[in-house]
Amino acid sequence: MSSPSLLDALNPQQREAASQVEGPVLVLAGAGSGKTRVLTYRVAHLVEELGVSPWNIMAVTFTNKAAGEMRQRIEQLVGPAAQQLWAGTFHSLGARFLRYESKELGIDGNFTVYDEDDRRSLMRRLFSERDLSNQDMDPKAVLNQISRSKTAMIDPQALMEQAGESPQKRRIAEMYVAYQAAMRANNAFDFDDLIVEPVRQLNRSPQVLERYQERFQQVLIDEYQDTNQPQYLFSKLIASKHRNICCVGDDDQSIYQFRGADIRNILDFESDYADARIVRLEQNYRSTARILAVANAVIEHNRDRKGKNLWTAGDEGALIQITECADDRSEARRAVGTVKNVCSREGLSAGEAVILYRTNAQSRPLEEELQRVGLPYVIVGGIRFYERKEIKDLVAYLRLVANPADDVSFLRVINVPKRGIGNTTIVRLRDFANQRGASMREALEMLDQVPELNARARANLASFRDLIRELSSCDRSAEGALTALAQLALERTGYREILEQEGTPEAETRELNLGQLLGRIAEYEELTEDSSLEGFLEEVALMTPADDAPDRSDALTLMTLHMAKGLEYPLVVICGLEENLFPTARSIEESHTNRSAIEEERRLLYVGITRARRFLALTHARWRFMYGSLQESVPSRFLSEIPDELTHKEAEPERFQRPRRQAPSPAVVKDPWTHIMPATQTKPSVSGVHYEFDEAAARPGGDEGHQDFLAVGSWVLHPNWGRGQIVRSEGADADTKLTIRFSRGQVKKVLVAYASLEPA
DNA sequence: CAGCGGTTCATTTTT
DNA sequence: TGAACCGCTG
Repeated sequence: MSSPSLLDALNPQQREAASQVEGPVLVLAGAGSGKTRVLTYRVAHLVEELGVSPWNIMAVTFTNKAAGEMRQRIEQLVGPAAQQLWAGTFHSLGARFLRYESKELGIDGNFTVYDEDDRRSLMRRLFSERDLSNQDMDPKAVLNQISRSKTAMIDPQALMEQAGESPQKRRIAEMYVAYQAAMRANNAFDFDDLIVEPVRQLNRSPQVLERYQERFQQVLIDEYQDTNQPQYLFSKLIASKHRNICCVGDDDQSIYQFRGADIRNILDFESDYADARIVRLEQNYRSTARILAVANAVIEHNRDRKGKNLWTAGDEGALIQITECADDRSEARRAVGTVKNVCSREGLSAGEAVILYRTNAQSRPLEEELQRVGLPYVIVGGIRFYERKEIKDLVAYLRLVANPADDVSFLRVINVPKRGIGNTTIVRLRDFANQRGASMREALEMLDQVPELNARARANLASFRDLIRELSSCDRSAEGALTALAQLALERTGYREILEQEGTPEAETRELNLGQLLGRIAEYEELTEDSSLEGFLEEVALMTPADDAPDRSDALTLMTLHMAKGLEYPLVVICGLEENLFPTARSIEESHTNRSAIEEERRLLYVGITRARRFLALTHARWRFMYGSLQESVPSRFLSEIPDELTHKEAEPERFQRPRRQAPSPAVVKDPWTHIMPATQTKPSVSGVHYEFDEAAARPGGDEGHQDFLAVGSWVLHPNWGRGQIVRSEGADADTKLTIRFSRGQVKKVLVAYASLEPA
């Protein structure tokens, strides 16, 4: 350390990680230990102080947004050269690789990226062509197996060989063969292909490999614990000439093993690179000592870990609040109440708080509560913008223009909006295409030769053909051409007209969404150097939910624990710490044969806990509304792993749910992009701040007079079915119809007038 | 061909 | 609870 350096701003371990630019480095970075800082400083140091060109650096980040931020940071240092930094997610880098090298590799560079939805519809087509029904084989299981095979770098032929004599396995392998053939025919790649294909091509083509190896003097990988085998191979291949590879990760935060992330990538780093340097970042700059102690106490129960102990020089901080709630609705009240209380007491804005949960479904009671008290909120993830039906429909038209071989998009839009082309017609066209080995689009152009079509079908198909021709012949080079194309599609397909005629609030929302899509296309065209339809479609396909989230707001954030990776908030509330929910029932089941299932859940909790800077609250409910009925819950085993002296515990008195009101009126138009409730809609809060015991709700059937015992939540005795709990009540007096969940698990509907129920 | 109603089944998590 | 799938009818 002679002259002052950028790196002086780092602590010694961070500095070592950032400055060690020769040879392989593994940075084991505990939560909140300044991992992102190290990565950014490392790149800055390389470029600014060691004179490495951004062109020679590859940086793999977890979101495209993170890549953009890194690029921006470098841009401040070295100017426009920063654009040459090869940065992005594995998937976006893989897609770019395939496009750049398309000529070399003999593929069509205008390929389409298929998401889960597209894969499913492709699989449905394959099933239908083989007259298979969902009963014969589970399409989801087939798709799963295909994905797992790809992640294990097993191609269709290899899977077939593995299947041996098992007819079951052979059938799945056959579908894999067909699937992959269809993908090629459609000129499409799925998410797995985007990594696996580049790896295959790099292995196959020494010249291409050498070009990449030569170029990338420095390779950086973030969130290394979540990489899978192909991703590992991709980076290893590219880095293997200069061997300057820096992987940053935390085995304790590995939460994507369920989808093939391979923890061996981190655990075996030293054996893969004998000369690897391992740097541990264990000083935490984020959380209070108590929060950290909770995190450490929990994660210590895992056996499969490298082991490290986070410490902080910071304050002890507040006790962790653990609240036992009567049911999921009061849990929502408590969680929101905690946010309001802590924020007002500590002078935080609601934007500095987050509520985390295990499953997306859990957002519902929280949303209802937030709408009730009028607190603005944002949901990150969930139903994403580009997954909305109307958006996917319009995007499918655009895809079809960019990639005429894309049958999945073709089939999606051939009768959307309705233009009188029914299933029989579609099947006839499809069979014709299959016979000719042609795409649907090509078949459509040979309409006259398609047999068995009646005049009406023929005419409808002809006008669809003309529509597609018109859209395809648009000049796409002019400025604003993409926006114009999308606009044209919206008009000429009649999509906008249909929505206008419908006039329902839902249709209105869809129109708004489509308007927003046009806005995004325009924005893309304006901000992107060489904008193209293909470029836009790729961006759409590879956008991560985090990329899509709003930057900053005063609104409370809601998201799943998975989405919270890499983020931090002064106040964190984690809901639903119950057995069978967190950890999930499935992980518990799996744990009987395999301990690691629970361990991944525990890591997920660890990730959640370590998001918190100052305040942490955990909640669980005794009863939870799930699968349409109330289920009793037991506190999560994880709660018992937290030392009492770190916590402050509260428990709500018994309380039953009233029947659910129907969903809050959709009258308030939510911003379709962010789900933010407009602040102007905020009503003064009625409750949710204080922990009031709701008397009326606690008195079962209080308002109904004599038949108190027939309220929702009550237990009753049925002459045939035995003991059961009322989960739903419809109608009044003698017409009252009850839904009862009996102890043996059956759910029955009974009429009070006939059922002769007794209190249990 | 389209729309309706009835039934079934499921919830991890997501690039 | 609800989405999604299936089969029937007009």
